[in-house]
Amino acid sequence: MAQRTSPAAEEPNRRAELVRAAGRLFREQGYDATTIRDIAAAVGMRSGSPFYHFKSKQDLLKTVVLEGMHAALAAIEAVLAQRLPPRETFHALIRAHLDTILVSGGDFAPVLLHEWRSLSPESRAEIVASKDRYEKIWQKTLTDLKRANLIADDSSLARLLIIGSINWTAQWYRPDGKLSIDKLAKRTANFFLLS
Amino acid sequence: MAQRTSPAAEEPNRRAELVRAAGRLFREQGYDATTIRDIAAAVGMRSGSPFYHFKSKQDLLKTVVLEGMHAALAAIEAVLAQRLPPRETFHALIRAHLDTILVSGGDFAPVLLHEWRSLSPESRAEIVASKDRYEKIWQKTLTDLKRANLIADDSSLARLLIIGSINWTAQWYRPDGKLSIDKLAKRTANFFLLS
DNA sequence: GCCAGTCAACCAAGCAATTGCTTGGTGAAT
DNA sequence: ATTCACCAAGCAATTGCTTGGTTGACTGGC
Repeated sequence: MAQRTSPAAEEPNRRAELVRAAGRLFREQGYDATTIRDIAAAVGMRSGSPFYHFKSKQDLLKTVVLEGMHAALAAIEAVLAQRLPPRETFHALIRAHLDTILVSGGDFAPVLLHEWRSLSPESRAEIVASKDRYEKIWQKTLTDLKRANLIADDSSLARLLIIGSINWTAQWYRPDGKLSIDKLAKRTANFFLLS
Repeated sequence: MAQRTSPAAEEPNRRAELVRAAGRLFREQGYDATTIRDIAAAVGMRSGSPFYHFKSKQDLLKTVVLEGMHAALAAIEAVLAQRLPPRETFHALIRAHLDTILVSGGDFAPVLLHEWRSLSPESRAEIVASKDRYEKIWQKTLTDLKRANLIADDSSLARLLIIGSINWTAQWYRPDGKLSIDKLAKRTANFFLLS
């Protein structure tokens, strides 16, 4: 947990560079296919140096995924804080989720997606907590939508199908294509809403 | 009885056992995390023997994915051949897709999903052909549904969102849970259809 | 019925490369 | 002089894959 007592929480240092480089490489090549040497070289270090900042490769993966998950959670909680009407909340949630998944720098989501099994059980437990909160926010929004007759089904299956379709965009969306994330969010929201 | 004309296409031999075992292990542990020794042991061989049947580990992965992809394509083409009305075709397509993805023995889909990047470019090209045909079938069904006013949107985005949500079931569906694949297919179809 | 020959299918053993990670040191800043 | 952040070198284990043999089933010729 909180292991750093003196230097607060986040330093703008090489440690952060390692996390960013690792995130990118994990996404591009996968966890197993990425070597410590790759990550070290990406920030101009030698092969053994990352172990000064992280006690193992697993630890690096865990940091990448956890920091990303926290950022994602913060994003949709910021949406909730705006207290928009259901329809707009739905759209904003989709927009936030797409941003988290698709925008450059957000490498964590694909990594979390693909390398879930590479995580230790303890790391997974930490993530599940955030995931539960994430899902609760969505579920509540769906319930509000149903109450406003803007959606036909607010079951947890509906939530899984909706979030699933959005998560899947990571598989086919190309940032250099014609479809902007803005438009994608709008069209996706309309697709799921009635009328 | 044994009327194998040539040893060309499909023998019930050890080779098939290797493909099945590899598929299962690739899904459970990932491609990189699965060793040739794992696969060999799973069928009672020694570490070097699989290389009699496959020239490399990559070749094994390619076989797993390609055979699975062809089976999946065959499944939905069988649905098309039934010439059901749009609504029933839609339901049957979802059912077939879920079967391909979720049913035991169908390990290829999660593997294809996760280990796409581990494939050589040539292997990918072979798969893309099947994928294109797969998508065309879906797209045509969506167009028919729209014509019958059973769906609001038949754009390719709609197709991506629908297929995406179904593909994502592989991430959360548990065969030992309360929800049968039959029910899941039915409820999913109803979720996307109007009224 | 017998036996050399063939071939498919495997094993036993190991090689070369790669891997995560460790250890002892080093220059700069404090 | 101590600490921080890193390097240089390498170790032990694992990996995909190769090579040369071995076994059993099946031939064909006599």
